[in-house]
Amino acid sequence: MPEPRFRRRKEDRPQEITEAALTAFAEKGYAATRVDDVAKRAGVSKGLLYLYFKTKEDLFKAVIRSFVVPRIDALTTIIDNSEMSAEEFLRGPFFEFARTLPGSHISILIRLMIAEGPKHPDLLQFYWDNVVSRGLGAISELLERGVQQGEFRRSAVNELPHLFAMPVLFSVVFRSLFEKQCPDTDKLIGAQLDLLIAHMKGDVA
Amino acid sequence: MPEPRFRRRKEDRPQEITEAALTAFAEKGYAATRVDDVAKRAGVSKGLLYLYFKTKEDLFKAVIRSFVVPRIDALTTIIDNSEMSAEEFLRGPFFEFARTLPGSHISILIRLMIAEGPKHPDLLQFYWDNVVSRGLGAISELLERGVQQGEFRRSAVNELPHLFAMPVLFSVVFRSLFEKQCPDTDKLIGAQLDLLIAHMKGDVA
Amino acid sequence: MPEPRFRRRKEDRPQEITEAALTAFAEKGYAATRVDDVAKRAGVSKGLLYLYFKTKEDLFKAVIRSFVVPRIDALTTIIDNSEMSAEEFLRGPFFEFARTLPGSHISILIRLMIAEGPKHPDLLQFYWDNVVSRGLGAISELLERGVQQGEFRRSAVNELPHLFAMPVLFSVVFRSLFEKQCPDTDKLIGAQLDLLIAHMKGDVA
Amino acid sequence: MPEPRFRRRKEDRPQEITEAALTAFAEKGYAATRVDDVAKRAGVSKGLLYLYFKTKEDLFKAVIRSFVVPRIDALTTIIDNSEMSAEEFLRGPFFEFARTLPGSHISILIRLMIAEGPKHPDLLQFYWDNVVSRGLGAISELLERGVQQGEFRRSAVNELPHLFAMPVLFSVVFRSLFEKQCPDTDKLIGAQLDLLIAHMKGDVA
DNA sequence: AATGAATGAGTATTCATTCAT
DNA sequence: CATGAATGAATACTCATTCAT
Repeated sequence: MPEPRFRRRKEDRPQEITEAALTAFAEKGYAATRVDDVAKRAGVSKGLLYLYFKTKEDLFKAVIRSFVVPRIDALTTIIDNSEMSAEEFLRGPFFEFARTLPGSHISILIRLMIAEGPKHPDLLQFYWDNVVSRGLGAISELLERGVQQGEFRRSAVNELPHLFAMPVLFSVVFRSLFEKQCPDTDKLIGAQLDLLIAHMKGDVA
Repeated sequence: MPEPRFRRRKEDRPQEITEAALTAFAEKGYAATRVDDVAKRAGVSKGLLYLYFKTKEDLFKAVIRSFVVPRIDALTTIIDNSEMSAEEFLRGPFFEFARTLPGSHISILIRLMIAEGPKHPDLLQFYWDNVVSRGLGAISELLERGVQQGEFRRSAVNELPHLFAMPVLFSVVFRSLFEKQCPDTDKLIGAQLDLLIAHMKGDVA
Repeated sequence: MPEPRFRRRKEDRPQEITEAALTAFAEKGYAATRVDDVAKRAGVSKGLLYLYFKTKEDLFKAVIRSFVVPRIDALTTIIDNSEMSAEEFLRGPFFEFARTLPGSHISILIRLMIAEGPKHPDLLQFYWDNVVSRGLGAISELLERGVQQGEFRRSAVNELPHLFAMPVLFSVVFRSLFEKQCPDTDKLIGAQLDLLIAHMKGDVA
Repeated sequence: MPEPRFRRRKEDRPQEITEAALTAFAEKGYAATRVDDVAKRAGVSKGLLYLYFKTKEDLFKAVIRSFVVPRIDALTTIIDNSEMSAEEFLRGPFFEFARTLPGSHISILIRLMIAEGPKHPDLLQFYWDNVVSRGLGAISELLERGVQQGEFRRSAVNELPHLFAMPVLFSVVFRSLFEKQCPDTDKLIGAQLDLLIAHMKGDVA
């Protein structure tokens, strides 16, 4: 009996398609990715793809939405729910997050955001609201908690959570461009964390 | 028939074209820039443009080559020739360089490199050899000099000149994406420098 | 499980669909009308529509068939059954028919026939046989009756019932294209009738 | 020596293309005509066609503009410049014009206008201003001249030049739809002219 | 009978690149 | 050298039609 030409799987389709798109975008970049190709990878006709995503741009946005946001969610959830000290969190889950990000699929999405962002202002806004702003906010909150609990002293760093995000972005970009010549990004991220934590604790760094 | 008042010099043509291209790429990005448009901006016919640059990709590479490298040259030249202490250099010319970069045209080129780089491995190699590697090397050298002269202590940071480059890349990317919500990048760069210098000097940060 | 309050009758379906199609075609024209849209207007699934009409073209033909023919029927029935004199008929029911046609839905169908006709020769044949030929025949017959009864004289006009149809077609087309600049079509149709009747009666027009 | 792949004929291209388009539109109608096909007929690449006409719609408009307007010009020029009496003009040049139109290419354009007009309001306006309004105006003027010179009496017909245009439009439409069953359109047009002229002259028609 | 998810052929339009002049 | 007319491959998107459910 031959494979049925049709499978009715309304529920699964969107995710099947965004997954295929993620891979395709990751390999070729946005502009060079053919809608045809995404459909083929998803094992779906082009027409069906357009049933779920009005345009290629739409598809791109959906990819960003569905793969990046959950990562941030995971991080903020831990901050909110755990009993860890700030340092424990930074050296534990945060370091783990920062360390693994540059090698993951998400890393490629971040490069895509940098590349394509300026052409999609609404996506940029979405990304700011749901990813960047929340991520920075979570760090700020964490530092504040550290200060409240006498773990950290207050300093200019409290206003600059970006200092914690910096090595992550740097590693993402660096590894995606100069894979070969890239330093051990773990070391880089670790070094920055050491610097910052020593500073916050008032130690000689 | 009157002699044309200005006759364009053959020798200037390539630069006129790369300048036009820089502006165009900066405005629209690589893919969305039309060769036609670059030619028009340069006041040159499309055919002539193709006489100097075999392909659009070629033109892109030429743009990167001619505008980014000189900036790095300027910086390394100062390091090599000046009598400043390491800290003076970092707080002086380096800070100035880092502070102005994110708002300049070069900033856009860096974003373009991030976006288009992976499609042009040879360009990436060129960029590594002539910009990144030399930039990081210059910082390493500077730190080493600081150590030699008793200004700095030796630490893990000596092996990670990236820590000095990080805030620059971060600011470039951040400002080009989130102009509105962007923090004062001067402050960010300054804070990182403070952290690093305090650490190198062994101060309580 | 409650019985649905209204259960659509199978027998009514085709007409409900052609009615929806008429409206849709009238609004958008044949090519721009989506089968999807017709189905939605008819409150029916696309699949069911295709159960009744094999193709979109089929649907179009059905629309023409079901809405135009009855109009002609109505007219010929009056001719055949009434006791009116020819002039009474022309100035009465015929004028009424001619006057109201250009503003009705049928008018749009006629425009569609003009537009799409050449692509559907069989439809054209059907239209000729059932509408045009019968309409012209009815007029011829009427004129003949007028001659037989001494009401009209015989002239070249007897062979050209088209002269009576002309202002109707003209008004239909004119109003559908130049609604704004259109003359009072009643006056136009009336004037042509006056001309023709005066001629047939041998009056000075 | 092989045919050169390029011919530089900037001046001739637009007309070569509109001519090809006229034929194609005439054969297939607007929607069914492929831009590809027009280009092929014109012996030109698709790209070049788009150099001269921004869109398919643009091309269509150009076709209407370039082939219909001159015909009207020819007619009005005769009215304005000739010394003929009104009747001479009507039975001479006007009849000739009306007689030949339904078999000409223009006839097909008129059908296209009827079919596509409502989708292109600006084209419709152009057509009204440059063709219909001027054509009707010319007839009105002619009738008025006839009245002034004692050739015609004044009547309701003076206000309805449409009565003269009617048989032309009717013949155009009729012949393009029912070529086979079409009456001798010359006879039809002649009969209407006879009716109208007799009426204007006050004769028993 | 009824649904609507799934198909895929079909087409307008763009743009880097070439080459006759 | 210089031009810009000419090329044609490449691609997002549509929609009539089908068919598993």
